[in-house]
Amino acid sequence: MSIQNVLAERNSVKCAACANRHGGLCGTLSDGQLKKALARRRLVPESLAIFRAGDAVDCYASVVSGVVKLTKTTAEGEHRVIALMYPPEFLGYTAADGHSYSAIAATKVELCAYPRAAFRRLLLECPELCQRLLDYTARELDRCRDWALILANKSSYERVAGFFVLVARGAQSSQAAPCGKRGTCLQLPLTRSELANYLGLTLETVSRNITKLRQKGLIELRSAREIFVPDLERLTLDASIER
Amino acid sequence: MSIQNVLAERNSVKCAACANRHGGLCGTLSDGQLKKALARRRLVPESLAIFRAGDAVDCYASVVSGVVKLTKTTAEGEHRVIALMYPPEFLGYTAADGHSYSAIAATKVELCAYPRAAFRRLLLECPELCQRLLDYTARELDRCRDWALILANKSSYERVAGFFVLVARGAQSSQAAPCGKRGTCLQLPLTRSELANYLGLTLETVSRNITKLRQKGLIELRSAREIFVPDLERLTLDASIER
DNA sequence: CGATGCATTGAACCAGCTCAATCCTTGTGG
DNA sequence: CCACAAGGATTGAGCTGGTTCAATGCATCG
Repeated sequence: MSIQNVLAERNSVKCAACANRHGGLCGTLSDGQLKKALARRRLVPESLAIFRAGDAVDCYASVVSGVVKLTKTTAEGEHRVIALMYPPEFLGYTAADGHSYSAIAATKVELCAYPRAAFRRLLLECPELCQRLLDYTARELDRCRDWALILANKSSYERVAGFFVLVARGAQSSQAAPCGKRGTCLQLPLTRSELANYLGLTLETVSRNITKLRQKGLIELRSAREIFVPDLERLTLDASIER
Repeated sequence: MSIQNVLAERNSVKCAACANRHGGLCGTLSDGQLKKALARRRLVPESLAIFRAGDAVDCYASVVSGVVKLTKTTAEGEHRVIALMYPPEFLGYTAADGHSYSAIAATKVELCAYPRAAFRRLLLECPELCQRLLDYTARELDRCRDWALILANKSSYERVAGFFVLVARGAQSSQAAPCGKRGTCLQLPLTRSELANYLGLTLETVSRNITKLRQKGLIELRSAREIFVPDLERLTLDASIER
């Protein structure tokens, strides 16, 4: 299970050319250490599972390109999106033996996967790596708390606007071309219904708020999944203050 | 600012007798390493700030006893509770130079504080410590995601019930005496209004749901802030929480 | 072309919010 | 010791934002 059923490229990793080598987690590693990590580049097609809740943790992975969604299945059997992971996030780290959530490729995804045992050994050998991963996780925790705040207090309109702002920021840092000098073009990695469930809303409410944003001129729809933001500043303002 | 204005006990720490020495973060450290951490025991009276958002990060701390609430101030100037920290949680770790939230003693709190520089140095020297802190943070992240799920999808009734379950679990792991063999006694570390804002509800809704839980016989009020749970299992079921 | 899946729009309903009155509990001063 | 103030907690009544249910629109694909 997990990543096995996926087109795995077993060619030696071209770390030097990797976008993550500088900004990402492995930036701290020497070439020798990098070799010990036994990293393998993998391509995962859209909507395929990278791992599933309950799976044994057999490897961790960096997101090199694309977007990964993390999901949980509730007691009632519904799938809930709990987070989106953009490059150069690190995926699946946990001390436990089993994953507590599933990771699904929301788009075509490029990963850099490390076998669990080797990676944990390396973690102990290379304190800089460990501290960097710790800092990553701490920042992720921070973002998760911000998200919880939004879910607890913001109106549906603010949540939708806020989501677009987050995606725009994620897009800016990962995408090379921001689609135009004045304005950003977003590729939505989720359907309306997934989006709704991530935002803790219904599909209909999301749709209504999208049209509201469009009527206000804050966004334009190129297609259902492609959104142009003329003025991110103005959108950000609407996301937190309105009403 | 920060912990300065607090009754600081500068006596050498009695680590051997410390409850956290075994379960907590410092469990991995040898006596020699422990000395290098420059740990200082501190007592913080209820409702005093341990640090505030924006403060320079000058030290980290383990919670030895009591409960700490983490709060953020929104754009509109409202205080929002974002998390509760029970022993043996670790407080304030971040790679950044400034705290992004405030930490307030929700009860009388006993801390074990480590100066920032010394601790970060120790983190690099002692990989086991670093990995343990990483595992702590990863688990905290996990809990935060669960919380976000609850905020996104659960009804007010389930949130209140769910909160009591979480407190009960926190109490069970930290308190020595669970108040009776059949049932748990909770000390609520928050007022109704703080509780409401943590749960993303209003004070009134919280109150109504508490009476509803009482009428159903799932909880009993010893006083407004002291709650007896006769059957945690049944309460957990009503909260529709897994495990 | 119809079929299938996603998205938008409309109308009625309800959980949780707002506003407001009342009820503790605790502490303070006469 | 009682009175009374003050802050927290409970309860009630109406309002509203978001959900639910249902119909329609709009692509893509065999």
